[in-house]
Amino acid sequence: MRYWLMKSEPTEVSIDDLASKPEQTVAWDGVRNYQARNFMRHQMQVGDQAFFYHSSCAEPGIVGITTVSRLAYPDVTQFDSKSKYYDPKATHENPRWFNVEVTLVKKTRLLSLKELRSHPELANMRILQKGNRLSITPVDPAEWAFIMGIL
DNA sequence: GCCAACGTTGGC
DNA sequence: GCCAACGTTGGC
Repeated sequence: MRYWLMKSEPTEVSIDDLASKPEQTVAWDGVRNYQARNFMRHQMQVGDQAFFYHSSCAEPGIVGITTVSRLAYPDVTQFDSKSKYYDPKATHENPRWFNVEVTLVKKTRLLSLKELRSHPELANMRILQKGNRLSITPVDPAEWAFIMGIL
């Protein structure tokens, strides 16, 4: 089992949006970065756990825990010409983009980016590296355990 | 709104 | 296959 951190802009899907969805489950669609896609497509397994992270907002940070509840399958938004995630180069025979589904495990307190940065144990987290932009990153088991300990 | 970092695109 | 231009991310 692996651990992950998945960013979402709360104006798109917030932790409360997830909590209010049927089955508290959301398709992680709209990812248009190959590295992030490959994590979902090739590495994520049902049962993996992920921190839910609010980005591009007033208080960026971890706000919840989710679990992967469905393996990657072709992202339907790539075929929808009305979607902002539409990709004219994608076909049903050759889909470009994939997504998993995640289910809420629990909301947590806000563990802010500032607080994450304050812990030397977390200094190597991808999310804290300068210039990091990846919306899905693996989390080291030791880092996961440390964060669980302070949540 | 600014801007650094980084990914993608497309001409050559 | 190089690389300049451009677009996006995301914290501040």
